[in-house]
Order: sequence, then C-alpha cells, then structure tokens
Amino acid sequence: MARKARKPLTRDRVLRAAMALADKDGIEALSMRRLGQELGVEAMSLYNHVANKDDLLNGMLEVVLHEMEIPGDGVHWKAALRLHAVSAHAAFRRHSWACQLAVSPPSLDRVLDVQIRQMEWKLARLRDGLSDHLVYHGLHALDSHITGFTLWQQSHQITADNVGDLAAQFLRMFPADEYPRTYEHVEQHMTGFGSDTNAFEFGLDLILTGLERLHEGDPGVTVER
Amino acid sequence: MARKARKPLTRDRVLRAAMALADKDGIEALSMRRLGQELGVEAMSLYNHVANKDDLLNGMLEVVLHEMEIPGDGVHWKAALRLHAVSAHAAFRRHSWACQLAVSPPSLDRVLDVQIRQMEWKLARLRDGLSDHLVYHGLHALDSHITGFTLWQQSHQITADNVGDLAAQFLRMFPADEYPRTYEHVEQHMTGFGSDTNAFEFGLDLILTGLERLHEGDPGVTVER
DNA sequence: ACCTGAACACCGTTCAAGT
DNA sequence: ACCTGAACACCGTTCAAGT
Repeated sequence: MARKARKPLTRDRVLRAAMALADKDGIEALSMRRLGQELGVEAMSLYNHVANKDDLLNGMLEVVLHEMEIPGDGVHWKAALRLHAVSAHAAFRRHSWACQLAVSPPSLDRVLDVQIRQMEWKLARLRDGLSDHLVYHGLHALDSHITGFTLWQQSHQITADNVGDLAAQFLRMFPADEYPRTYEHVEQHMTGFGSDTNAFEFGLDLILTGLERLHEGDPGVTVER
Repeated sequence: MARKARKPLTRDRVLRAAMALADKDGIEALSMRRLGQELGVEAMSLYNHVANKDDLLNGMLEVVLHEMEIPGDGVHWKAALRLHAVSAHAAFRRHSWACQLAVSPPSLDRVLDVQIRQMEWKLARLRDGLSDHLVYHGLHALDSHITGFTLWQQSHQITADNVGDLAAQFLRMFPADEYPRTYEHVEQHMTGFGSDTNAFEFGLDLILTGLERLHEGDPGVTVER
C-alpha cells in the first residue's frame, strides 16, 4: 500500500478544503476539528495558517467575491450592472454559505479589499447614468436585492432530504379552501410557472429600470425624497 | 430582605426572556444556560416548556411576525402592501435577530401559521391590482426586499462599540484619491444625505410602482418572461 | 517552523434522580 | 408535574511540549 505523501499545509489549501466542506455539508458542519480531520491533521495545526475561525470564514468569503464578474468599460452602465448582479447571484448560489457570510460578517472590524473595489465600480457605473441622489439610493437597492433575494431564495429552497416532509406538510397546512392563493402559488412553483433564474432578474430589472425612469424625471414613479 | 417570589415558569415567560436577552446582547449571547440563569433556573428546566432550542427560536420569531401590521380591506392594494412592508421592516429593526431567523429558519420542516396567513394576505392584495404572472414574481420581489434590505442594512450598521475601529479603518482604506466614489458615498452616509427609513421605502416604491407599470403594459419596462 | 496532547471554558441535550 | 446534577458529545482556542 502506497504511503500517503501529504502535501504541505498552506493557507490556500486550508481555505479550499473549508470551502469544499461547506459546499458539501453546509457551513454548520464546518468546525476546526472536522476541517483538520479532512486535511489529515489535528485541529490545532490549522492555527498555524489561519488566525482563528473568523479569519478562515473571511478568507472563504473573499474567494467567492473574486468569482464575481466585473464587465469592462465598453458595456452600457445598466447592462454592466445587470451582468455583475447576475454573476454575483450565481456565485452565491454555487456556495450557499457565502451570502450569509457577506451579510452578517463574522468580524465587523474587517472590510475586504475586494468589497471596496466592487463598491467603487458599482458607484462609478451608476454615476454614468444617474444623478447623485439616485446613485446613493440605487446602490442600496441593488446591493440589497443581490444579497436579499439570494437569502430569501435559499430559505425557500427545497432540498432533497426535506422534500418529503414538506410535501406532507404542504397538504396538511395549505388546504385549497382555506388558503387558496398560497395553494395556487406553491402549485405554480412546483409546475415551473416561472424559472428560478428569472425570478432574480425580474426584481433586478424592476430596480434598474425604475432608477432609469426616475432619472428621466418620470412623474408617475412616486418616491419620497 | 424580601424573599424573591418567583413567578411560575411558562412557555410565554421563557419566550419573553429569550427575546429580551437577544434584543439586548444579540442572538449569539442566547444560550440555554444563560437564559436559565436570567430566569433564575437551571438550563435543563427550560426543556419542560420548550422542546429544544430550535423550538425556542421558532417561538421567538412567531412573536415578532405577530407584531407586523395587516391593513384592513378598505386600503388600496398598493398602499396596503406598502404599510405592511414598512411595519414588517420596523418589527425586524426592533428585534435585530428576527430577520436572520426568518430567512434561515432553524428547522426547515416547520412553517408557522402566521407566515402562511401573511402570505395569503399578500397574494390576495397583489391580485387586486395585478395579473397572475405579476403576482407570482411580485411576491418574490416584495418579500425579498423586506428581508433582504433589512439584512443588508444590518450588515452596514455601525454600532456604538465598533464606530471607533471603523472610523480609523475608513481613513486607512478609503483614500479619496483611490476610491473617490466610495469615499463620497460613505461621507454621504455620515452627513445624513438620505435618512435610513427612506432607504427602505425607496426600494419598496421601485418595486411596487414597477409592478403597477408592468401591469399597465408599459413597454419601456423590459423584463424577460 | 510546524505539529501535537492536554486542558479550559463553553455549547445543546439526555436521563435518572429528586420533590 | 416540574426541577436538578451529573454526564455525554460536541465547540473554539491556548499553550507548553515535542520534532
């Protein structure tokens, strides 16, 4: 039997293993002991490559943020922001633990470089098409949609292991006569009334087009200032 | 000295104490041992009134959901949904731990009655003004804004104890020449360029007005179907 | 320089034992 | 019926000790 030639432990290898574990078994399964085990090492060894667990989580988030697309300057501001938002959503869906981390950062006293660079880019592109006031609120609307929709979507996700329970509960709790709208809505979800990818883009377009309309001075769009 | 006449422990008293603790010290400070201590009882006693910690968290969330306003039938669908969304946002802000719970429920196999009733109401009101297809996506856009914006807002919250660190880091990380837009944006936040309550309503109005426009067959609003 | 074992202060939860 | 003490199987993290 071949002797297992263990590769030397590095911060990068620790991060990758942690991401793989979180992707597979969920972020709640990621413990220092379990991660060490996965790497064939005692948990305490990890502290040679990572300051602590928060540092580990921060590092994992950083990798995911780098997976998000930043279109070049040739693209129109609205299309560019749309592309970025869609790729951000996709990255968060690939790593279901990441959006949670992005929105409730383990250590509030650290901001990642990549986060600031993305923010700067988004603000610059918004400014290409909108006034100061709309840029300010537009960033909030855009960012909150990216993370908010993703989290909301995850909370409604039906995973393979709870689909049976949910189906049974569904019939018990949503009787068609008592909750007709909800029954219909859930039915629409199950019959593919709208695909999941389009749901994200639907809200995204409401925001982007709404912003553009406001900039054009559309009086029909009422927003207090 | 007066003998402390301890009120009998009930599920309700446990829930209230847990909420008070989470409101004060954050959800991460809420442990069964700490909660028992707060109630003058051993942690194990709590299991007589609560099935387990997930049940406790579910109960806490339920109380918060009941704090959200459901306007009567006299109100126009758009105004009614707006009022509900604003009151939901306010409830989540009063209990900063609740939105996290709503969006990543501790036990996925349980849906709260109040959640279904609210969903039914929202769908009915949306249907008062919109077509089937818009109701379907409209609910997603609305719900994801309520929880998503709140979570996003919380992640950017500056609390009293980290304001010093952030101010220092701010100057170090956002040099005006390197990140001019971000610098300006953060400055706008600090000088009250837009108040926080309006930020939520800004995005809310983009969604509600956008939905209405789509229903009126506005060709300028491009959304794939 | 990196890894380890033992230890510390925490968790949620069970269960037999008390009243 | 309700509360408790001891215990179990977990956490993150420290630190002296090994190589």
